[in-house]
Amino acid sequence: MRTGTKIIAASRSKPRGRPRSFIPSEVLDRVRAVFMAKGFAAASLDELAAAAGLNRPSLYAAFGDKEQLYIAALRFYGEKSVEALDQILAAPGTIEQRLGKVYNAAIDLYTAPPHRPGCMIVGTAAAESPMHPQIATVARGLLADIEGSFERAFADSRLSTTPSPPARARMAGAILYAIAIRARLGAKATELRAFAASMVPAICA
Amino acid sequence: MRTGTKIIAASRSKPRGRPRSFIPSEVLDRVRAVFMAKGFAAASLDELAAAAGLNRPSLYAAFGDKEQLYIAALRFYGEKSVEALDQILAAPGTIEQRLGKVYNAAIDLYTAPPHRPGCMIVGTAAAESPMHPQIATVARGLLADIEGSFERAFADSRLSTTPSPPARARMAGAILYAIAIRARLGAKATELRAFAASMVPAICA
DNA sequence: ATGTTTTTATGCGATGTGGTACAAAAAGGC
DNA sequence: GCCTTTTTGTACCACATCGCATAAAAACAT
Repeated sequence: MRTGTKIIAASRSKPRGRPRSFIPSEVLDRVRAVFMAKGFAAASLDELAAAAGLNRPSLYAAFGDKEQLYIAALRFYGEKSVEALDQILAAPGTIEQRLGKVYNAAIDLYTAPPHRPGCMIVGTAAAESPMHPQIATVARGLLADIEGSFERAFADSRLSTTPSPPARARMAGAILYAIAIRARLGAKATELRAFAASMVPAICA
Repeated sequence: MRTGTKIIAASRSKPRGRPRSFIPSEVLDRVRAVFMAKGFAAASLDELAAAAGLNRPSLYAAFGDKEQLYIAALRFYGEKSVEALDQILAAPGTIEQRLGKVYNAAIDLYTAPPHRPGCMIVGTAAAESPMHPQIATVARGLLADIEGSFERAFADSRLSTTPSPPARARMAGAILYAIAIRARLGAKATELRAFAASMVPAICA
């Protein structure tokens, strides 16, 4: 590959050709909404392009085929989610309060109208994992990040070390995933809030 | 409807026409395997018919369209699972022992080669729920049955009533769903067993 | 044996899909 | 002002998919 010396091009101020008519992060966000509503296989490139506000060849040129596009959207979604999680867990307050805030924020996100999307990882990436190992790998990484975030919060708390911080983290994650599943199955926000509220003391006991 | 007096036909000894060349429950089981491996949308009627050992029109005549076929397979799977759950929970032993057996049985099922299917409800039905309300309804019902089974077991145990049996049941369910998700994402059985073993005492504390 | 009823099997057709070729357009470099 | 570079938009193609129409087959009733 002699011609392909691209020098990453991300830091270039003027990209030389016709400028893009879209913001990649915005496209990923709109595409994510379609993927979350319909799933990976049922989302057609036509719908995805229409939702993104551009046409198929542009989508293809920017992100590659459907699987790569899905992975880009999943990564974008997951990284934003982990950031938000870290931020809430780093805020002041007891671990119980912060955990409650995490769940309430997740419930708000998962039950936002007009759809009941739940979480992209648990709700759609898991379904595609057996047929798309790359998706599985990204999803596993994101769950690990989520549980790592929980684990740090528990390690920094004054809770007893039995259960251990990793065990508590896996438990907190499991409750989060359960909320996501119930939300996707149509559970109401109030029901989910009651569920979360009843789980927080058990996790922190 | 005057002509349609069919009298359920299930109890008729000789069904009058050409006999079926398949056993419905067996077809549902093979079809379930395809749905669990590929998901609802990605599973084609050709693949489903081939796996079932019959051709598309027969499938169609026996079960209706793809969504109804999926729902029939999901019901069949779910009812068998709930039965197995009830049976393990009704066996002798401490609640901790029985809960551990439930999780180990689930892990065996979820990680059975050659695929890593996880659970049909959590792994595929949840994904289809926003686009297929009937699937969501069936899935919700099955989760309610699962948690009802757990709740009875906790109510009959000698555990303290804080957390309440329903709260413990929801927690036990959440751990089960988390196992299913991790299995679908490719977690190894040993890892899942360690996870389950660390959660049982917390649920029964 | 003939007719009736139900299932099986072949095959068709309309539609939707993912992915791409190709020319026009919009920017910078000289 | 002209050339190069990159993106856009239209149009297209090969292929898979779902669902059904139709005829053959396999059982029972008489």
